Amino acid sequence: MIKIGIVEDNVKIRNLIQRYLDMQKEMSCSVAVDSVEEMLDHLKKFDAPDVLLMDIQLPGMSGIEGIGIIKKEYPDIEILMLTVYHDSHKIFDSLVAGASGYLLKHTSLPEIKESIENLVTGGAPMSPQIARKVIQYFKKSEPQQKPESNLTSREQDIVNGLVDGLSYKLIADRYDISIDTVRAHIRNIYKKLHVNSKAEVIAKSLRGEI
Amino acid sequence: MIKIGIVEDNVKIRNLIQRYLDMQKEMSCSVAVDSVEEMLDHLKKFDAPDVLLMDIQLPGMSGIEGIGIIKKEYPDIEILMLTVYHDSHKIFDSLVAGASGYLLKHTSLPEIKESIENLVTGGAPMSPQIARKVIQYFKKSEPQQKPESNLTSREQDIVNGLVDGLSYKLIADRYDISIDTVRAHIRNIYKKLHVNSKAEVIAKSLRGEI
DNA sequence: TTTTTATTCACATGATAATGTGATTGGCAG
DNA sequence: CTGCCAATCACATTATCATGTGAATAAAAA
Repeated sequence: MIKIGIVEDNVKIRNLIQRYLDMQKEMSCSVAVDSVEEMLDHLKKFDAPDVLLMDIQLPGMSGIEGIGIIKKEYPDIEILMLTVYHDSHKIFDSLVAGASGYLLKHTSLPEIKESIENLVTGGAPMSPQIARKVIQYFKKSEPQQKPESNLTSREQDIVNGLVDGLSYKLIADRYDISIDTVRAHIRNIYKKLHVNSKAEVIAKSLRGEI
Repeated sequence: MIKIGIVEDNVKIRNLIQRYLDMQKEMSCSVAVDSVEEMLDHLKKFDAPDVLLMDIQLPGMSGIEGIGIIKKEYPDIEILMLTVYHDSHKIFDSLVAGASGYLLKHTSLPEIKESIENLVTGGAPMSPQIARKVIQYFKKSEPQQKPESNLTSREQDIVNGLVDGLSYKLIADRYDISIDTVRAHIRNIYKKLHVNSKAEVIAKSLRGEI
C-alpha cells in the first residue's frame, strides 16, 4: 500500500486528485493540505507518507523551498512535483532540491497514478516536455575538452573493452582480432598513457582522463 | 509518416524491430544496418529518416561516436538510443553527444513505437531507470544513497588500493599485511560484488556502484 | 555460551597479464 | 617513391592474478 500526501492550494484540483488516488486499492491518500507549513505539522504528528505530490506556487513557503526542508527531515519521502511551470529554472531548482519527478498539471489522473507507481519502483516520472528540457541541459553543458586522447580509434575500442571488464581473449572475440593483436595494442596504450596495468587504464578512462 | 532508421548489429533484434515498426501505418522503416559507417553511407545516397534508433556497442565506431557525426551532418535527425547499457557515463555521453532519448533494450515493441511518437512531438523518451539516473545527476549535492556496500572497512581499503592501480604486493605494503591476506580479502570482495577480476571491481567503484 | 564475522596468514596451482622481440600489410605524407 | 604509422599476428618468458583449501584469533552477534 503506497501512502500519498498532497500539497496543493487549489481546492478543486486537490480534492479531485485525492479522491481519485484514495479510490485505488493499492494506494491511500489521507492527507491533502494547501501549504508546506501544514504538511510539516502533519508529518510531526503522523506517519510519513511514501510519496508527496507538491505544487510550486503555494501560500507561504514555495514548494521548491519545501522540498529541501522535507527531504532533510524525511529523506525517504519521494517528492513528485505537480505544477503548471515548465521553465528550466523551476525544473532544475526542484530537481537539485531533491524532487524525484516533475509532472505538468495537465497530466491525466491515470497518468499521475502510473507515475506514482513508477516512482516507488525506482523510476523518475517526467512529462515529455520536461524530459526534453532536462536533456537539453546536457547538450549545452558540452564544452568539456578532453585531454587529447592520443589514442587511435582502435586503441580506444580496446580501452572500452577493458573498462567493460573483459579479458584479452574476450576483447579479441569482440573485435574479431587475435589475442596477440590485443596484446600489441595494449602495449602501445600503456606506452602512450605511461601506465603498466589494466587497472590503471580503467581508472584513467573512468575518471575521464583519456 | 515518420521515417525511421535502425543501427543495430544484432540481426534478430534489428529485423524484429524493423518489421514491427514498418508494419505501423503511420511509420516506415526501410533502412536497418549494423554499423554507423553503413548508416552514413546510406544517408549520403538517400533521404534522411526522421528518427534513428541506435545501439551503443557496434562493430567499428561506437553508437556514441556516431551520434556526434550524424548530428553534425544531419542536425534534424532525432536519435533515440536503444541499448543494454545503463551506466551513467554512457547515458550522459549519449545525451551530450546529441541523443534525444535513451531506452533500455528490454523495452517492448509497443513502448518503442510510443517513444518514437513521443519523440517527434517534442518529448524525450527515457526508460524509468534512465530518468532516475539523469535526475540523480542534479542531486549530486545530496549524498546519493549507495547500494549498501556490504564491504567491511578493510575490504574498502583494499578496493581503494585497487582503484589506485596497485598490485597485491603494493597493497600489502601499504596496509602492512601479508600478500596472502590481500588475496583473502579480494576473494571475499569478489564474492560480495559478484565479479571475478580487479578490472570489474575498479569499474564498479569508479562508477559509484560500491 | 555458541556461533558468526572480520581479519589475519600459508601453500599451491592453473590462468591471465605484462613485456620483449620481430614481422607483414596498407594508407598517407613528405 | 619512401619512410612513418596504424593495425595485424606470432612466439616466448616472467610476473601477477584468480581460486581452492585450510586455519588461527578476537570481536560481535545470536
